[in-house]
Amino acid sequence: MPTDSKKKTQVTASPGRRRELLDTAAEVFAAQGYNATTVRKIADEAGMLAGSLYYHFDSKESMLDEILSTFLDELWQGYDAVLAAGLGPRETIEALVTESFREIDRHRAAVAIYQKESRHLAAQPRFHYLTDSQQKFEKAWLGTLERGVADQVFRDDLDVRLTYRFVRDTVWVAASWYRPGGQHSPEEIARQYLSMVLDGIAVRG
Amino acid sequence: MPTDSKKKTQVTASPGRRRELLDTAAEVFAAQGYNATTVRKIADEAGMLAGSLYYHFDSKESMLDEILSTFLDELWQGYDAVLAAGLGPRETIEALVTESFREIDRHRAAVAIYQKESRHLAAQPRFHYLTDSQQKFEKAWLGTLERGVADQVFRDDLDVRLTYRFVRDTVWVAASWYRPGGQHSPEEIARQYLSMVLDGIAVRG
Amino acid sequence: MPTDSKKKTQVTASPGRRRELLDTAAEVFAAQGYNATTVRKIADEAGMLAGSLYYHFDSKESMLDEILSTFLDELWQGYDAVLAAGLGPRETIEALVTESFREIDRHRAAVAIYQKESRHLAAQPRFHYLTDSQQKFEKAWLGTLERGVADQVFRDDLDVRLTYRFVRDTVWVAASWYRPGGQHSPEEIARQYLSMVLDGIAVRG
Amino acid sequence: MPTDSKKKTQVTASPGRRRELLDTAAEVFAAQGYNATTVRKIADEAGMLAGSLYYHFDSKESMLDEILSTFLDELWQGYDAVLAAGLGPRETIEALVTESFREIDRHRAAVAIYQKESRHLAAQPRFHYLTDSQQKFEKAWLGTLERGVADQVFRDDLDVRLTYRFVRDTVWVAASWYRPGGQHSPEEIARQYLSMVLDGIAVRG
DNA sequence: AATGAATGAGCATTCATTCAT
DNA sequence: CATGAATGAATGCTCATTCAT
Repeated sequence: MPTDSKKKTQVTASPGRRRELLDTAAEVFAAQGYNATTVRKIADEAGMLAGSLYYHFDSKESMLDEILSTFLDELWQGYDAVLAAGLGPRETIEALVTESFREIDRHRAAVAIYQKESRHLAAQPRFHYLTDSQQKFEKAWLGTLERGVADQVFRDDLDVRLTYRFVRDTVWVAASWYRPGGQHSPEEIARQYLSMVLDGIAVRG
Repeated sequence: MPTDSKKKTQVTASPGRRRELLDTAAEVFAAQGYNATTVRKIADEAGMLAGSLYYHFDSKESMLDEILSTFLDELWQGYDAVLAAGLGPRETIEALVTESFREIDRHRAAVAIYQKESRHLAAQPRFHYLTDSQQKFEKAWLGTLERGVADQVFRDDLDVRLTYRFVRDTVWVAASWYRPGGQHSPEEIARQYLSMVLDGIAVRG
Repeated sequence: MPTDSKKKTQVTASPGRRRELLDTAAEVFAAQGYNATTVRKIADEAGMLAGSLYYHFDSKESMLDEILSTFLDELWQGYDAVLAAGLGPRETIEALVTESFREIDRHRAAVAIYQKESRHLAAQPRFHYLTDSQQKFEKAWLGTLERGVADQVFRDDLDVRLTYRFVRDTVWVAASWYRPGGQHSPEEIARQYLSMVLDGIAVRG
Repeated sequence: MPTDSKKKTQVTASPGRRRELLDTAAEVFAAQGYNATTVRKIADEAGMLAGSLYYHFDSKESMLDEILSTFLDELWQGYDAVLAAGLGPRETIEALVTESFREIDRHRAAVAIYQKESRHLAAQPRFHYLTDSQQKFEKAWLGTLERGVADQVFRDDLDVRLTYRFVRDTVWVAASWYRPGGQHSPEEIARQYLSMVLDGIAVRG
């Protein structure tokens, strides 16, 4: 997961300020992309000079690291609870989707960053935990879908990997347009998404 | 759409080489992101020196411009044909989805770039055509869905904008994992996607 | 006149260092020409790295801008004082010439740059103030000469525009060979120049 | 003077075309400055591609070299004739000034380039002939002025070096505003200049 | 905690020049 | 004679990072 900070200064800094700065950074990273974001821009937004950020963080990369790993930690707390609950395949999918939209609600910026950057970040050793998470993720979803097909809860005439990608993308891409505090609550959005994914948009004959 | 290059050299230069270089550039842009891609990297990939690219193109940005606008031109050729065919709402959606997967097949890199970069590019005047295209796109899809709801072909208990985003994202995100020449043809993938979107993944009671 | 820098850093940065760097830059610009001067050369001369200059200035061009506009500001302070003094035409010319040589003494580099670069710089919107200054300048000198002709203080058998160019060039070209601290003071040079311009170099019959 | 071309191709090329190209180059050099002039700009103006110029010339520098040396050759032909004529100091000055304005009329671009660039070019070995010419020039003018002072034709209360610079600058700077085919012929301009320089612009008491 | 000033590596771009055709 | 395509060195500039204060 995140490489533990080595500098003493990092340990001394107030955790509140730290969170604030990370939230600011996440917002800018999400809006402009990680590479296109300058450390100066983050500092501007935080009302300080670029160099001052280095009192709080080792590097720009370590900010990104902390943003992503914090998000993934929380995500997996939620997912693990769902997976441990012993629900049926359909109920598990419903719970995972709902949980996902809640995460999007709470960590919109982090999710957006994850979507945009995780693929190329995963190449760096520091971010291998993204790959690990990805695999755990695939196992959870794909496994549930397969269990559903076996239980005759989900259709067996579809390529299950395709279905997996379909559902996965369907959920996470929402982070790119979702705005917290909008007219739909995460739960409401989850319900509609689930309805579409499970029953389709066509009127039943 | 694309601002036509003014320099004669750009127009005169062999169109074959030009295409080749743009394909190379698109591949790298798609893999690493536009900002993270150095002009040197593109040149390396093309077997020339960085400066030599400027014999063919004005700037890194104009390569991006040409990649995106070429793609959108082709996309709209296909879309316009579908929309002009006078099909019913369901058949129109089917045709649009199929056409989209064909475009992903032919312009995978361009589509991936479009997904990742269009939002922040659209802010620049040079890329306003992205916004225009976006709006035309929304009108085509949203209009068809609304027609379908009116015709009782599509469910009326769903938020139609949500449905629009759902279908739109579902299709285009595929560019991020699709590899041409894989085991599924674009038409086969389109069929499965349509089946999921229209009828859902749940077994019918 | 000069477009005020927008970045706070530029305003905050110690004015002393700023002046120092501008003087260095002016010296190099004057010696090698603006275009032929690399930002690295200026930095070398200032004992820093090229990139470090950008902490203090937006661009090479903005250094030039500040050098020229500072010079013109001071020049016009002097000129305006002379023009407001209500002197006769001959005395006005004498005062303007003297003031000019004082400016050359104080801003030799800036004057030399102005001479060499103003013509093509004036084409750029940023440097339109050069044209404005030029016009004010012409009005001041040409007006004084015409007044002198009307008052029968200056000869009326000469093309007054030619006379204007003659006097103007005569004065300012001196910046190309003048070295502050040489054997003649600015006032002494002014006196000799005036004597030549007013009475000619030929012995009177 | 000019370093003789070493390439055979240069010898083969038609002298007419060569002259044409040099005139074009001179015009652009004069307008934009040597350094700011790209070889492409010259080629554009001449209706060819940048690379094609290298069939005619070794380098951009050798074009400049040929422009300047051709001009100086012609100038010295005229000057040497004047100096050999055995005229009195005043008549010599008159003849030199007239000859100079004729050169400005014929080689305006070359003169303008000379004015702007000679100082820093003279540092390069290839352009040492500029320094040589400068010294010959100074000897001719300064010598004539000194002779005139001795003969009591020119005033003896002026610093003669200052006078020299005054007269020299006065004449050559005219190249910066002179346009051939204007309302004054070179001879007319020479007459007015001489009148000012010799008798001053003030009305005699 | 934060600033001011600087570093140094890297980047997009320009441009004189070369050369096979 | 001229073109098309490329080279390679240099240029203005950006930016993450450092560090004394």
